[in-house]
Amino acid sequence: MKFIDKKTIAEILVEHLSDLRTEEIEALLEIPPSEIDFTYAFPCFKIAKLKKKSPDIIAKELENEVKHTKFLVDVEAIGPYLNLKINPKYILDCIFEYKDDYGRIRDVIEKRKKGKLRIVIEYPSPNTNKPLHFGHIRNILLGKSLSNLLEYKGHDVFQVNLYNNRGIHICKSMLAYKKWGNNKEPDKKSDHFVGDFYVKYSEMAKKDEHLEEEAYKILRSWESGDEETLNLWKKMNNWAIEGFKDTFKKLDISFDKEYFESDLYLKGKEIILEGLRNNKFEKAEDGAIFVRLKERYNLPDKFLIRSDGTSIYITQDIYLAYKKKEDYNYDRSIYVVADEQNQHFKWLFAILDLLGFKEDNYHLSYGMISLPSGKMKSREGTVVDGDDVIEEVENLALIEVNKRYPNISESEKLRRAKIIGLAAVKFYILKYSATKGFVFKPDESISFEGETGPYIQYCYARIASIILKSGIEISNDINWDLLNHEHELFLMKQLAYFPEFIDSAEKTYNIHLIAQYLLTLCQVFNSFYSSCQVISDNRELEKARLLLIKCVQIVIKIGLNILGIETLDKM
RNA sequence: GGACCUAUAGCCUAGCCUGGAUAGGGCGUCGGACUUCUAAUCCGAAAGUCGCAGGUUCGAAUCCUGCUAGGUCCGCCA
Repeated sequence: MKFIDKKTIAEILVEHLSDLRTEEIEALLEIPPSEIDFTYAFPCFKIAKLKKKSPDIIAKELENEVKHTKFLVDVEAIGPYLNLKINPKYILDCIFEYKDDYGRIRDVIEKRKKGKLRIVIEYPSPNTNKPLHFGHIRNILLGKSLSNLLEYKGHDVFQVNLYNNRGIHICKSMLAYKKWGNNKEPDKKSDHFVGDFYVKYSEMAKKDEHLEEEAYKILRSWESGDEETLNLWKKMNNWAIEGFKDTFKKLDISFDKEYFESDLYLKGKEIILEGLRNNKFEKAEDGAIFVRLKERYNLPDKFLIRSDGTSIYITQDIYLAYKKKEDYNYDRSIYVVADEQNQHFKWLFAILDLLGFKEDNYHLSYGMISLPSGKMKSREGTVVDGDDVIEEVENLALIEVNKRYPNISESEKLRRAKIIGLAAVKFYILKYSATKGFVFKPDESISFEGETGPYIQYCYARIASIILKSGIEISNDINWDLLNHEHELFLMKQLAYFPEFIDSAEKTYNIHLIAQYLLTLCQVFNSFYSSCQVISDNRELEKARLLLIKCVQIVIKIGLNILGIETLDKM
């Protein structure tokens, strides 16, 4: 099976371009603007400089030199560009033969083992005093889809979660429960129940400044191991975590390992003291230990151990890095955390580097979600609740399903609404590049039209519907000359690019590239759909078009799988 | 005061790493397409000083410098 991509093209061109290496040519190759009916374009500016010749002339020379083959069916110079067209037969053949492996076809064909990594990815690491908000949803979707992508590309991925289950914020919820909870058991989703007490604390603390002192009293009694305090702490933490598990299940995430701050927060001190002995760190006059990072890392100094000898938050993260290495012997460790902690991770990685822990750490940072009224504040209850968003969007989807299919069973309506609603939320978040923060407008944010998850699902369902109705067995033994409509050619061209988008997303951790690719593919498909009838009296044409749309469906499915979005045959 | 991120039509956004063909999409607006495989769709139109000013280059949304605006961080909090 012949597979043709940029690399293949570069290998052909390098024969005629002695000044450049294959990899350089591959990097230069671009996808031409859509109106140009070629698969790839080689811009001749660089080579023109080297040869001190006009790029137009070089393109023309190449046009004459590069031979047409059954793979490379057309080569044409247009101005300074050499445009190349690959035979669409080989694109569809590859997809049809390799099916779900098409997105990683080069790896499969070359039986690639090299470059496979053991990767630990940590997310969403919530605090256990309040329910997950919309920011956590973004975190979870990024973490999950990146895990899917890396797994798809053959890496060993270990998903881990860290519960931030101790500290003053936890004690505040505990205090409120003690004072106003009447030993009540949860009468709602249990993480929300816990969160209510956090909000209650904040309300009451505004009026009563002694509350804070009381909360610290609980913290001290927790630290001294007071049994009553520990019991309450365990009870409330379990409620929070039980609630999270529900949400995790809805979003289809699970973890290879869960770490708890309460097990870690005292650890790491040894590492710091060792660093102090090795003169990596310094001791302040009052006994606190800190590190100077200005000169070597251009970062502010950072304290690591308090003057009373207790650990600071970052100390446990230092410990956890070693711990993960021990647990998983990873090649790379990824932290999915919002961009407000950018500096924290610069500190962490710098300190680890200083300690000689030369591992490949990566902070996958993403922009925070705010509301039209400003930043979300869980203390004040001005948050968009994760569970609420999911529920709301499922309800909206149910209304749409009802409108279109009033006669199907209620359970089927609910099933579809769930899948469509989740697709809407997931795609809405994943189509944007992660670095940008965004404003969540509750009333108008989630839609089912335009650049949305349901739009992609709709394409998939349309294809399923045609295939079902046709009933002809799909094969790649077709008359290839029949696929010559403008929209057909454009569609096949889009399909050719998919593995390269997967590679690019994997290399840069830019999940949104996959969503953006799917949008383009589906837009092209819908154009095709509206001008090319598949089911036809011309059985040869029908067979050819069936293969084409089957290939589109395969690619949509791979892409949506990575994004964690389910498909529907009917919607 | 210092560090980082962001700025692209009324609104949202891709492209920026690695400079290259007329800056792609979507929402909204206006006009059109369902007796034909699902109209959650498609076709067309109007709408852009790519924040501003310099610089590098044959060529800048993309690279460099300065500035402006917004966000985040700079704690012996987590």
